Amino acid sequence: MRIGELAGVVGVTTRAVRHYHHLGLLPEPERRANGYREYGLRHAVVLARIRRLTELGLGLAEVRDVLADEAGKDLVEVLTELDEDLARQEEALRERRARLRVLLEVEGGVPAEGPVSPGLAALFAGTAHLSDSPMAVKDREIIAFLETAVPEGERERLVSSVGEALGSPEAVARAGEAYALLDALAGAEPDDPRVEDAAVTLAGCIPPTLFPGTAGELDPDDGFLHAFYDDLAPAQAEAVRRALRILAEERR
Amino acid sequence: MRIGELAGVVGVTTRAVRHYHHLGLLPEPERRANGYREYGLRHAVVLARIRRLTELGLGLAEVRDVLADEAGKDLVEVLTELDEDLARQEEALRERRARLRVLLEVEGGVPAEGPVSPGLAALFAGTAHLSDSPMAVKDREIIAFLETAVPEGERERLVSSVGEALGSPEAVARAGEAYALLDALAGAEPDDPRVEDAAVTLAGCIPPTLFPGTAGELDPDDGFLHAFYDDLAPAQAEAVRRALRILAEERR
DNA sequence: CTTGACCTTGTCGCAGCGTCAACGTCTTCA
DNA sequence: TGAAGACGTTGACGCTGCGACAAGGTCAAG
Repeated sequence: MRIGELAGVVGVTTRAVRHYHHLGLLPEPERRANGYREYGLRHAVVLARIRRLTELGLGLAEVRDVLADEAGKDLVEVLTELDEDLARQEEALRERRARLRVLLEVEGGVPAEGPVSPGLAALFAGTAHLSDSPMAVKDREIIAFLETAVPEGERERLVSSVGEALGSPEAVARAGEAYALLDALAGAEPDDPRVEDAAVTLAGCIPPTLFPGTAGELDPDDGFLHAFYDDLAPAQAEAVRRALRILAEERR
Repeated sequence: MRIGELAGVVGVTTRAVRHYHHLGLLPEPERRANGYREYGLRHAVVLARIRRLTELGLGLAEVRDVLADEAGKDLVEVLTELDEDLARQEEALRERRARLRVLLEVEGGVPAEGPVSPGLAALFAGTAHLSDSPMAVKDREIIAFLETAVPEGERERLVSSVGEALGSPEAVARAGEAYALLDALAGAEPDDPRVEDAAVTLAGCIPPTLFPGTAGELDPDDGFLHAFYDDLAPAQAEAVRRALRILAEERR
């Protein structure tokens, strides 16, 4: 048999056969005078075993180990391990599929912020009519970001806090007001008189559960906080700072 | 923010961030005087979106497409496609796990021929006591090979045919006799008088269903058949040839 | 002044082959 | 007899999503 015949009869490609030679899985056969490989039954038998093993999901390195150990005993070990591995993969797949399905089933489709948890997606759907406000859009982006950024265990709390701020029509109305006031500060100076009003309104929108510690004590060296303020216009940043200070006062 | 902070807050590695820059997923930020990248909130937001998308199982190329299309509409398409893809993967995983479990549960463990179908494994377990016979071992190898080699639809028929040959204690006894006769021919000449006996006994072991066509008309140019005969001692090969001829005669 | 924790660019490595490239060999058909 | 077409040969790059080096530069603290 030449390589194409061998490959054909076992159902793999010639490239794969040569690859197995290269890795030492399949012994190199004799060569004909013209350099062609001349295969025998032995090779077909081994190649078929390789194929069966790889179809089960073994890596080629594991296949080599199995083929090397004449004993069939080691194979059981490898397969048991493999089964555990596959179980993990299956679990991971199932989780992803579950998240996907939830995403696709949420009414309103997938929000523009990209895929977020179903809880957030529902809340965002409630503020869809505010998409004319740059601040509202930015806020949704930041919330979506926070959900990714906070440690796993905090997510539930975060979502429920956001639910307090955006969960009811009244809350959304209040938030819309705050967004509008902040939008209006886009080109203003930090000492603009409207800053105070915006800060108070904003403070009224932020649920106390959002910051479990004292909001006034947020680490002033935190690079992310800097980036956050830098991203806002100066007067807007000032309003946010003052709002947080108001919250810290209230908490005492 | 510097790169380490950004990566830390979003929960990826700095290496990944640079990789995303390289692929154009994440815009390169301004540089400080010392060459360090200086990130803002925008980058954190985008990076978090990238992470959410990759966690769902999207490839980076798809992530790029999604980020490029501002519309959230395309995302739904991509996700739907992805879901179908994941469904296929899950199916494949389930199948493999099922095969694995069957293999591990078959009594006698996994046969030395490597993983075969449960049907064959059971049959092989019945001939385990013949492992002293080189011919019996070889036969099992070849049968295992054939199961891999024949097209999908033929497997069932193959296994049931083998079941006729090795499925009952009486059948196994007859097969053992044929193996012994063939083993005895290992060093003999093709005109050895024992060849005839071996051929007749062997012919009695091969169920007529094994070759659905006429066995005598097997393609004589078939490279695999050559390899098969070449693998046997000359007298053994002669016995097999005669056995097949006997079967072809009977069939008329 | 040194240490240690950051940052920079660049390259190789991983799994399992697919896919050229550039060439030799063998058969077959006009 | 010559050319086409279907085989074979070795070798090298490509793909995915980064991890893990190398070989440095930068900066704050002890």
